[in-house]
Amino acid sequence: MPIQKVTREEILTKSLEVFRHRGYHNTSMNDLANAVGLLKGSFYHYFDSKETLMKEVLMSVNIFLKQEVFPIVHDTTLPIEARMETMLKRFSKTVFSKDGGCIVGNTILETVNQYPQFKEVLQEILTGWTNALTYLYSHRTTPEYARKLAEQSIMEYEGAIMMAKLFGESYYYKDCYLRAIERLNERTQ
Amino acid sequence: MPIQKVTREEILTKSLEVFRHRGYHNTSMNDLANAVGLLKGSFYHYFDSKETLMKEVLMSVNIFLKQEVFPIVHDTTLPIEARMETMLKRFSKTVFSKDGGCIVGNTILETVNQYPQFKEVLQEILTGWTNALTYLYSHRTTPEYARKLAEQSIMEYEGAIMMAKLFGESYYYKDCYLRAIERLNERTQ
Amino acid sequence: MPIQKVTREEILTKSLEVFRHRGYHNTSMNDLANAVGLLKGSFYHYFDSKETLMKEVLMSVNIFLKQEVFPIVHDTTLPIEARMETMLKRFSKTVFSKDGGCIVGNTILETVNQYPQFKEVLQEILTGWTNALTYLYSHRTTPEYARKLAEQSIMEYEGAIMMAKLFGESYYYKDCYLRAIERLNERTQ
Amino acid sequence: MPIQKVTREEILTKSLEVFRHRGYHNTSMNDLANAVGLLKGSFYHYFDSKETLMKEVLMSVNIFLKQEVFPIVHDTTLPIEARMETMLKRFSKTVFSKDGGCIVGNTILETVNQYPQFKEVLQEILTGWTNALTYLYSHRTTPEYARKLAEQSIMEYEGAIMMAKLFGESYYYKDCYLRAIERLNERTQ
DNA sequence: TATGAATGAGCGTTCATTCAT
DNA sequence: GATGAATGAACGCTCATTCAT
Repeated sequence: MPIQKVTREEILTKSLEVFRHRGYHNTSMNDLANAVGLLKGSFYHYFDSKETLMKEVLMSVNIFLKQEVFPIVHDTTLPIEARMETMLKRFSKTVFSKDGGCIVGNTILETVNQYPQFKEVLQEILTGWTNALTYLYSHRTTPEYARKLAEQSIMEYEGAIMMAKLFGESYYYKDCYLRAIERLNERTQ
Repeated sequence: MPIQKVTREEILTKSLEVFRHRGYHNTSMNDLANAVGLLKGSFYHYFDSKETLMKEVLMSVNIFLKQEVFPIVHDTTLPIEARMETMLKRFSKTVFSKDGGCIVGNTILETVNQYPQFKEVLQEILTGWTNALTYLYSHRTTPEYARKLAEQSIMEYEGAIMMAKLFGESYYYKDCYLRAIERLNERTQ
Repeated sequence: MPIQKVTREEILTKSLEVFRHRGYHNTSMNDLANAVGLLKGSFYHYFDSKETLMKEVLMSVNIFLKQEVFPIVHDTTLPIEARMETMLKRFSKTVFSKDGGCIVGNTILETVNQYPQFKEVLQEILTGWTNALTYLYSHRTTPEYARKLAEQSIMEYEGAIMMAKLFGESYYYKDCYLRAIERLNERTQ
Repeated sequence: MPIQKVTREEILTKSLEVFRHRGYHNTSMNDLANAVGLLKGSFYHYFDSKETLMKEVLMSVNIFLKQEVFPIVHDTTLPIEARMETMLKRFSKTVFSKDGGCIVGNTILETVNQYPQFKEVLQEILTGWTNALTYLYSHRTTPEYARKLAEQSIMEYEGAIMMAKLFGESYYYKDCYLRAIERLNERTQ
């Protein structure tokens, strides 16, 4: 009976970290294989190509967010602010890494122009995030304005990651986080 | 004098476009050379290495911004709003491309962790931008709050580029642009 | 287990020949790969770099000499002259090639100034050779004079290789060989 | 009127030094051009190729030796020993460099197998040297034995250069030098 | 399933050489 | 004669991928 050293899940989790840290093009299959303790060749028993792997990494992120993160906004046992806080924290844990990388943002910038096959998942992730935030902001304003606020929060977050990475400071996130919560009180102008 | 097919300036300009479109790692010296009509070997008469080239591309962006874009904020013949508008437009023209790429943002995400030699220029660019915006926002609020507004505008912009790239829509920018101008009227809370 | 076209040993042996014939700088990885029936890319499964390969080639020569050649001088079942003869013959077989090349001499002249990483092995080889000869010469003279005789024999040999290569004649070696043996009878002056 | 920055002689002299230090294959046309203060392209006004240049370097060495060094052996105003001393010193100055390189020895080992066009000059040089030494040694022994002594002295010298280079010691030369002189007193055995 | 040898295309870079000016 | 831009082949090396075992 063949030994199985790792599971697909483990590979996806480890690969997510490596891609987040090094980016798509600057990560080699060797880097990924080493990270999970396999040899390059063995990797191809789990995924047929680097592209497929990246796609599945993104898909697993999407599934996780859809199952464990975005539904929080509908948890009526919590006040709106608490739902926002919990969701943002879990989201960050999933897609951001300590060194300032965001798997979603990195991959968009690096690949969307030339690798259309990632675009769909990335769009789904950002749409899911936008919808979740829009739902929360809708409690005190119109759906249209709530959507603008959601987009604004997301864009700020992605920009904050960049600044954090460049200057090695984490206060950019914190400001975003606070503003995202404050915006719950905004109304249409 | 020998026949000269291109100038250093042209190479820098074309390379900026290619890097912006394809990213740093996914751009080969061949891509760059073809873009200017040279063979890749000939490229090395102008630049020692891909790294050097990228660094010079970023430096030329920085110089251009410092000379032609950021000084607008001190142009007292224009009202504050007009200065903001002009500056943002020129800035966009320099660092953004139609397909949604921002040479600064892309390069930060792709390289800052592993290529420290680009970090300094990138920091200078973002610091220059932050200072320019802070100066404008300071007219109607405290310097500290003005700085926060500046950072917020920048972060939103970078996030907007990402969204624009992903969804192929340009309204994200426009929203940012309008909010950046509106913020001129904000006061400390 | 995967198909294996060659072993590390075979690569080392073939590479020794190619380096000896063509020299270090004038041998390309392609030359080496072809010599063992691989593509140059495949070579890198066995050796990290051309430098590493050359170093290992030299190290394997050193090991072979230490294990199979130099110990002959202590073989008390043979008379001194016979030990000298056997050692010189085996030594020649290892480091010289028919076309007049000596891997040790070639590599010293070509690389010692600019590639210090080969120096140590090369020094070890020549020190080993000097010590072996010194031991034999010591039987009938003082250690100091024996050392001089050893150095003289070695220097002549290296010069003989050069002459042999240049004039396509092998009698230069033979003279050296005979003189090296005659010197066993020399005494301090 | 065109300016001439250097003469052919100067190029030959400087190139000799560079080739001696770096070897043939490891010296680029750029290295040579820099050494004489020209740009690569300008070099080709003096020599059509690297090969031609090397050949001319070797030829100029040969001419110099034939005109200024080897004739010393026939200078009857000096005792034999003095002729030997003077000749060896001038010879060393011409073909050896401080860092242990010998243009003749290096070039033989590096090129004779694959660049037959250098072989002839190199053979001429070594034949000239052999003849000069043979002439001196003939004074007290037979021509045949004198020739052997000459060859022995030359081979030792070339080996000494190698040892000197490898161990960074100059006493190897000195020993050779002394033995070459002592041999003037040797007789047929 | 895991291995690791092998592939072949491509990378960034160097180089000897050419030639219009 | 000198320049330096341009060439094109080759270099050492990396990579995603394949596949016999």
